[in-house]
Amino acid sequence: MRRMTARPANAHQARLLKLLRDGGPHSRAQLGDRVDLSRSKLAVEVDRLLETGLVVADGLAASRGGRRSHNIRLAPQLRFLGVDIGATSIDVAVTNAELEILGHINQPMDVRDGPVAVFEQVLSMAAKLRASGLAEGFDGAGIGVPGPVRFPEGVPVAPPIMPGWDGFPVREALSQELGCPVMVDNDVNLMAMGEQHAGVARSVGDFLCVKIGTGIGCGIVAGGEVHRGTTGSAGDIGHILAVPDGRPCACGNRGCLEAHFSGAALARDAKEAAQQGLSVELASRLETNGTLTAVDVAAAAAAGDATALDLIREGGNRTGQVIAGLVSFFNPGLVVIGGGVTGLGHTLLAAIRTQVYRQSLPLATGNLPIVLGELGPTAGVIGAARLISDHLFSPA
Amino acid sequence: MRRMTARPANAHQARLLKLLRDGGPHSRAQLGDRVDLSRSKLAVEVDRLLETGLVVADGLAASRGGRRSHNIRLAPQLRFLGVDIGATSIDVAVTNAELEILGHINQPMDVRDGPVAVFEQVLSMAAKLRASGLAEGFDGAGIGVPGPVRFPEGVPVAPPIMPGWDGFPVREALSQELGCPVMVDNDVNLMAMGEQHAGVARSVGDFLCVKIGTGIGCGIVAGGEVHRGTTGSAGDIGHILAVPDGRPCACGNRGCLEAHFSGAALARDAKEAAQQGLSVELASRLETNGTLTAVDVAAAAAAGDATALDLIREGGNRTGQVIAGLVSFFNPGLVVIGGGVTGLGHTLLAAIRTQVYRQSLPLATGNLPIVLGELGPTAGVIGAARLISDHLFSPA
DNA sequence: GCTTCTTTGTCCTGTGAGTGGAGAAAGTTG
DNA sequence: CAACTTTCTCCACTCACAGGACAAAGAAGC
Repeated sequence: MRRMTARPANAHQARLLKLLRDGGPHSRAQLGDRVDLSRSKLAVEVDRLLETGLVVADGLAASRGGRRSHNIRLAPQLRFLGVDIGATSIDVAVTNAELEILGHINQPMDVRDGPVAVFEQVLSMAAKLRASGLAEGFDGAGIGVPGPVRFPEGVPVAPPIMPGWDGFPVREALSQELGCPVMVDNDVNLMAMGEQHAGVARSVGDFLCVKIGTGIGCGIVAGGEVHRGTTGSAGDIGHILAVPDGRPCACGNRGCLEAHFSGAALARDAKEAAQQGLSVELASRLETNGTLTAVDVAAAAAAGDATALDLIREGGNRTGQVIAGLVSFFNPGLVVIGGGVTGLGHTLLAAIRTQVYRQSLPLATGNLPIVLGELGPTAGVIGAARLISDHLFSPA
Repeated sequence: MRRMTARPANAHQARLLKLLRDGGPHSRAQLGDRVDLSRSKLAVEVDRLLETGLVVADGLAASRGGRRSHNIRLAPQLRFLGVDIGATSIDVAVTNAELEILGHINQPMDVRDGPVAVFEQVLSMAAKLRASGLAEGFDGAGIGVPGPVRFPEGVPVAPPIMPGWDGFPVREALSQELGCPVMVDNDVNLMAMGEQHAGVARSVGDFLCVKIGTGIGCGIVAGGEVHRGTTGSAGDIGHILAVPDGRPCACGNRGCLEAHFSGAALARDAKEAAQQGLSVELASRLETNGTLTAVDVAAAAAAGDATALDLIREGGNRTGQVIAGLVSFFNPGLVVIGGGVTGLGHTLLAAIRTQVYRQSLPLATGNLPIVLGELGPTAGVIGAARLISDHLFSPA
């Protein structure tokens, strides 16, 4: 089957496509209410989009007291692939053109196995989704990697936690394999875009999206646009100093936030506590599983374990202190907390809130919601689909 | 004399005006090389601008081997007023439409005297400049105040160091008095715009501009645009935690950056050191002047006084630590240090650089210049003129 | 001084974008 | 079945803009 070949010919068409993507099917009249074009001009552009096959008119909507309108919608056979490569697992999902997830699979994997192995995995997951009948092919793919990316070229640069990926032409390679356009970004930026598109950050212009997983990072959205920085490393807050002369960090410094709180740090601290006999709960879990992860700490905390709660509270305080500084600096309208450790739930959130509200100025925090992400593990893949659709739904 | 009444009628005209502002006089042919319009269309728009009086054609340029070209330039009688209200002094300047400073005066003044007294002062300074023959009137004015501003309305909000200004309609009041359009912004943002227009930050898309004066703040430019945040308080880095359980700050917390380093903190620390007999140099200055300021510390440091140098180094380290975090977060392409304490010069800069280069990741600092501002006290007033000219040179 | 070439600026016409109104199509309501 | 609504189409007119022809003005060579 032939995939999407056309691109919008002008800004009007791009606007219409994004409207249909974000708001679902519209009649011509409804579109006219939202785009500030005359009905005649609108009809021309819609007709041209229909000709290209990017949108279709299917069926008539119910009458609202007059002639029934045609439903204009994005071509239903369009398929985007969203890929979210984490430090320890891979998420792959298929969406339609409205970025609704049609199928989603997750598999554990270590990025440090290198790009070749990871690519093989991603391709086999994509093939699985295709084989299940959800897609005959992909019109575009977005992919997130856990490190800085030179965005225009789609190439990871100097990624600390994924050696072997430096300079690997992710965009080009994946595009070749899948036979469709590909865009690459940092996983944290994609999570932010996901929450912006379909989560808690809808209609917020300036917000921060803090992702606490194996590491810790922050997606920055300013004026509705992701801020990536000069070298693509913006939002890399894991190595901000959190504790003067604190724990040694993999980066060579001491006291980095990531060394004190992150999925990895939490697991390490929990293990230490268990071995020191501070927590029966954690010790028994260590006994059974042979190791501990953030999930164990969350379970222990849920069971009322004081040590686990302390660890979470302490980590939340550290994180909150750093976020407080970022809030003073950036003055966002919303802070979203997401990533693997969101399972720690309210305890974590409360600690973060306390620090931020206490340390930042009232003007910046007065009306500042600090909330958990709404989309969980789907934020990344939705963001990835959004990334490529933003690209494809822009004039060539 | 009648002032500027017209505004550009469309985006093309706006583009042309900004080109003439930033690049000086051009011939029609030169303009054509820079705006991607046909010569015919360009001629039409230039003619319209000539009709409005916003630009004039005066004289012929030297021939470059063919017909001589007409010089097209912004109307020479246009005048902008740039006002920079600091915590302890006021700068007022007149510029032409190319934002060149024609006259500049500075007077000491305490913002805490309140808006009415400060306004009187500003108006008398403006009158003085007008009386000196530099301007017959003003076509627009930009004004910076040392606190957060609700930008669209031009009203200060909850300004910590300028009680009495909260909610004062600066824009409206000044516009009434001067009889011209006025735009209001935070003084730090204007400094950033000044350095962007005519200083070290030309042609840098993402940069930070740290202003260390009585307080400490940071102008944020992302994608060429000033980031003001949700409530206009972005860049308020003075109250980021720099020293856990450190010195008490006026904001009620402890250990804020501003409590440890700023013009005021430096003066306080110098006085303490002098009184404790740690520095003969500082003590003698305290004796003669009755008080100490950052200028005294700078002089003592220049004279080789170890205590003064230590104070500067220590403050630079604190500031550098905070900036290091911001660099990791924002990944700017340039950091500019400005404000009153730039007199502390290389000692301060060296300390800041050391901390940033040591603590931020190589990818973010690899090619990151950290430099002193180029414009000194004129950055603010140039930025103010730029602010209003950006407004007036945009389609109405 | 004359020709040729270069550069600058103007004029004119064709094309396509876009608006707004008239009216057809297809409903609902009484 | 008439009256009213809503949706969509068609058409004529306006304006933005490009591109080529050409005029104006000067430089360089003979």
